[in-house]
Amino acid sequence: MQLALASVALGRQAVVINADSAQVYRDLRVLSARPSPEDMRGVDHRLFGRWDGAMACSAADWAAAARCEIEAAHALGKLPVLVGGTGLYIRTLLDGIAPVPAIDPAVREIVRALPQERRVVALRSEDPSAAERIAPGDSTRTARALEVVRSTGQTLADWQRNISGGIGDAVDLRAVILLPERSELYRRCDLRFAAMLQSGAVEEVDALLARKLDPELPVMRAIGVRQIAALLSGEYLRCTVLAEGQQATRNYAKRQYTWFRNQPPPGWIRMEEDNYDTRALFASLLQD
RNA sequence: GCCCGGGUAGCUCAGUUGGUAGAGCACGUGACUGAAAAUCACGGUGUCGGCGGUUCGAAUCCGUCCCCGGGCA
Repeated sequence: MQLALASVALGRQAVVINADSAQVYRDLRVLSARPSPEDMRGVDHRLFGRWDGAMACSAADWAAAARCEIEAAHALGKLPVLVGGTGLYIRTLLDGIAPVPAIDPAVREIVRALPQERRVVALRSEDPSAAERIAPGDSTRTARALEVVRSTGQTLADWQRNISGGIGDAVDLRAVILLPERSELYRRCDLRFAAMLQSGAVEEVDALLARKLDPELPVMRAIGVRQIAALLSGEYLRCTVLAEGQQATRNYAKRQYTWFRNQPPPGWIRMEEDNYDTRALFASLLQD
């Protein structure tokens, strides 16, 4: 956590707030690469391992919690430092999100149990404009549009006309996006997954599986969980787990890259050099 | 040395009766509004092992050489 260190060095006490959708889960200390106590160096870290894996932490859930942590930090005169790679979380915090009420669990269960082709057919009659807009293969968005219209009686587009809750206008935000050189990024992905396998990821997944949670839960879909589960059941060799886990990490890194290169506002600094000075970077970020 | 099987995209492999190639994955680019470490969309991938030959035309047929498996000596 070089970032927190740098801000402390500037003389103002910081609170590091996690903005990563996997580090949020208690069950994934190793596999989510959660910072260790040594990494934290006594600096406050919030929203790391806050959710039990049995719960799904939605973007809005996280944003609400992050809002609280930011307010608390401000109340104490501390500097909140958001760190993490989940673009949707950060967007939800800053820009807000459509105030769709909680989905009726029965509706959700039915929609998610439907095969994708059936969902598409249903959506075409229940929310034709969404069916038009969403790629027929996009199961997540098809299911979301369908559950919203069924559970609330209004279409997702109707709800999305009224986005609310963002704090972007109320805070003085300084953002920097790290875009490392691709082959170096992939090399580090490979090293990272190999290191996880060496340092407790297998035991972690073993413990997670013992909980017998719903396999659809986000915690069960973190990179490496499926592969290590296959190792534990004897279906995979260790070398297969390594290769697939590394591949999945690289694929994920590429998706993040695309998001952060294109989605955030043009004003956010994009750091493409690999050898930057963290202190200098923070110092320039925090200048008035 | 002989007998089989095989050499086609970065990888694993399809390729009908000869008409100069296509899937998955990888890779690249992009999308992304309550599961986002998720879910998708689009796109090149190429001396078809080499060299000859037959043919209007060869990944495909013939010869030869090379390489990789397996078997027999």
